[in-house]
Order: sequence, then structure tokens, then C-alpha cells
Amino acid sequence: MGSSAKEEARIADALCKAVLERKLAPGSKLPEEELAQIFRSNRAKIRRVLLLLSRSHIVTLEPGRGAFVSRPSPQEARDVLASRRLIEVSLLARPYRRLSAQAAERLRRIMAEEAQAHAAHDAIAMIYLSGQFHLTLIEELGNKVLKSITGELILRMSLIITMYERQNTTCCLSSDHHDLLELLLAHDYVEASALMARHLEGIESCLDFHREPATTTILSQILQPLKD
Amino acid sequence: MGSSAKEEARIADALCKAVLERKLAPGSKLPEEELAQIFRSNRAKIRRVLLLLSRSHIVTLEPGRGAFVSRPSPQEARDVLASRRLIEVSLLARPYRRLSAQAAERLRRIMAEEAQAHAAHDAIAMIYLSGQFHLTLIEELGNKVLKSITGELILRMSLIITMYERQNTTCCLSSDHHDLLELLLAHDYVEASALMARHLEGIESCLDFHREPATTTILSQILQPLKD
DNA sequence: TCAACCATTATTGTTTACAATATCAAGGCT
DNA sequence: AGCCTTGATATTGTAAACAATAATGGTTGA
Repeated sequence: MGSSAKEEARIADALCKAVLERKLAPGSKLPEEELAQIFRSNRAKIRRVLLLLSRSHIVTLEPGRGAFVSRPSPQEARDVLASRRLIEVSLLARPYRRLSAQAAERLRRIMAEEAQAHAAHDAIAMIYLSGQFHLTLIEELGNKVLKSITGELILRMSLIITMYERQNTTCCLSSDHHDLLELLLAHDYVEASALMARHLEGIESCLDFHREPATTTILSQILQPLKD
Repeated sequence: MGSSAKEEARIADALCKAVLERKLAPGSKLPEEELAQIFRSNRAKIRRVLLLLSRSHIVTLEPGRGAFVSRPSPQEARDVLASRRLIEVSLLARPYRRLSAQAAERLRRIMAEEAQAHAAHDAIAMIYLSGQFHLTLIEELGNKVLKSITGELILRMSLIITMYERQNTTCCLSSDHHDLLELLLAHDYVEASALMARHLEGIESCLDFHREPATTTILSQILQPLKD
């Protein structure tokens, strides 16, 4: 066996997925025993998963009280977005290497999926795919460390978007992604960087920090179907 | 009581300190039971600490084999440094706010300590204080998220320096720190940013990736005196 | 009627013992 | 002699029982 790390990753992914799909609302309680049953696991493993997720700022551990889906504050949201902007804009201005042909291909494939999700009005898939696009970009132009840092930020950002997204808006314009790729292939890094800055500012303008908590502390009944 | 998180932080800090003070060489085995005795703790707590430290890339967990002090590869070292450079240089070019008077005061105090450490030829203190200077800068000019990201990178960097530092060199020139502060107070962000770039490149040139493992897998005998 | 208090219940946190696995040493085989 | 096998030992990984703490609900008294 030995695949305990794998199993924990599976549980962590499933939890993240449930959060990002808005099946688990921010603030929801995550009881250890219940999660253990849902995932056919035990409390010890669940405990490690929750500890790790708390380091990713996806869940918050309150000593003696348990684990909850995080509710990032508006300030935290602004800081996360500003940090992403700093990293991504700077990297595009001076990338570590050029886009390879197969990198461009990877990006195009993601864009195609984005188009599908857009056509299907699948907002959740769009958030995920947009993240994948940005992450792939960082991976191709930057290095592994930057990728893991930005990956964490994008994950936090996804949670933030599910929490604060203004209704009737789509947060990440896929047309921007298209233009971004063209600029990079043309080696116009100045314009690419500027577009990325505008693009990320566009995300911020889609957020509404006034609309208060979606306090729907959904029961883990919701989680039952995703144990596979 | 309930201060279990505090105790774990204490243990984690002590371990980090031991690593950065070169009392624990990269690659050293970290047996759980032994650590539990040294810190008058239990295996469960040690286990959590090691899990967290592995997320900080200070220790590496090998499934079934245990925990070891990390041995960052040359590639990882370069990536960490490049990531730091990207973040710090960009932030200085366009800081989120200006340096307050008390911020300048904090920085000056750290610089004074650096001078002391330099006079005392205390290389370990210098690495630590240099990190503190950079971290304070990020905190004052940036935001909390950037600070925590950079804090992690600086910690990894410290481990990298202890591992790869060329002999007879001092890695972080405190004269640069002085000039940096002056430029920032004069609001000359272009020059400050350029100086930071040179400064961090200076660190890289102090590293020697050829000199192979300092495989001195020191026994935890060494750890005994730091249990307080 | 509302608020404060106490007992009950449920959940988290810790310790313990146990099982699985890897390391190490000795002995035998080629 | 050197390498592989085999058993002993130590360490990691897991599960389960226990203790401590926080949430819950009902009762009492003003």
C-alpha cells in the first residue's frame, strides 16, 4: 500500500473541489469524524489534511473548536490579488524564457476548454480553467518555485471569487487570454505585461466586498456524493 | 493550557534555528522519538511540526523512512533566488506605500545589529539579520501576503546559503542595505529597485554549487543544549 | 418572558498500544 | 572475497481508547 500521501491528496483535492464548486460555503464547519466517514478514512488522516489545507488558507483551524472553510476578509482578498498581480505582471515583463511551441499548444487547449465552459455557462469550470491558464503561463515562463507560489495564490483567489463575485459577471475574460498568448508569441512583453495588469484589475472590479457573508453553512450532506 | 500551537511553534523555531546555525547539517535524519525526548514533547506533536516544516521546504519527508533536513538542489536554489528577486525588485519599483518614519527607524535598528554582527564576525547572525531587513522592507512596502511568501523564501534562502556559501565571503552586504534605505527615503524607486537587483545578484555570486554535500549528518547530540 | 446556570452531549485533543516497514548485521552461498 | 539472503532491531505509520473542552438544551429564578 503506502499510498497514504496519495489518499490524503485525494481527500484534500475533493475538499478543495467542493469549496470551489460552492458546495461547501465559506464558514462551514468541517467535523473530523464526519469527514472520515464520508471519505472512508480515519480521523488521523483527516486531521493531517485539514492541517495542510489550513496552511493553504483554504480552511481555518480554531483551537478547540475545529476546522472551518475559510472566509477570507476583503483586506486579505485585496492582498492576495495584489500579490498575484505583482508576480504575474513582473514575470511577463521579463520572462525567464520564451514560450515553446508545445507550451503555446497547452495554452490553446486550455483556451478551447474555456470556450466550451463559457458556451455551457459553467461558471465554476471557467474559474478553474482560468486558473489553469494562468498557472501554465507561470510554469512555462517562470520556474517551479514561482509556480507553486502562484498556484497557492490562484487557489485562494478562486475561493475569494466564489465568495465575493458580483452577480451576472464573468470574472476572467477569456478574450484577454487569447490576446495575451498572441502578444507573448510576438515577443511583445511590454504589451503583454500591461495587458496582464489590466486583466487582473478586471478581476478586482468584478468583486463586491460589500455583499456580506454567504453564511449558508451547508451541512456535509452535500458532500456525500463526492466521495469517489 | 491549550498552548499546543505555541509549543509546536517553539519546537519548529528551535529546529529551524539549529539548521540555520549549522548545528544540523542538511541531510541529517530527524528521528521522531529522539526529538520528542529532546523537546520534552510527544511524537504526535513532533510529527505535526515535521509535517509543517516539510511544507516550508526545511525538512523533507520520505515515506516510510522519516524526516531529514532538506538538501535543496542547485536548481531549487536558483529558482528560490530568482523568485525572491522577482518579488523584491518589482515591489521596490512600485511599492504599495511609502516608508513611514517608524519603518525607517525599524530598518535602522536592524542595520545597527547587522553592524554589530559584522564586527563580531558572527556569520550566522548576519544571515538572520539580513533576512530580517529584507522581510521588514517587504512588510512596510507591501502587504501581509507578500510578507509571508517572502518570509518562506528567505528562510529557504538561509538554508541554501548555509549549504552553498563560498568560504571567506559575506553574502549580504550591509552597505547595500544602507544605500537602499537612503534611496527609498528619497523616493528614488527606480534606483532602489536597480540596487536591489544588483544586491540579490551579489548573493548568487557568493554561492558555489560545485562544492558538494556537507554530508556531516550530525547526531542529535548537538541538539541537546537547545531544548530551552 | 428572559436571562443565567448547570448538566448533558458531542467534538476535539492527547496518549497509548499495535502493526507495517525499513534498516542493520550475521550467516551462507556462489 | 563478495554478494545475496535471512532474521533481529529500530523507527515509522495507524488505529483505538481516553481525557479535555466546547456546544447544546433544559431548568430555575427573578
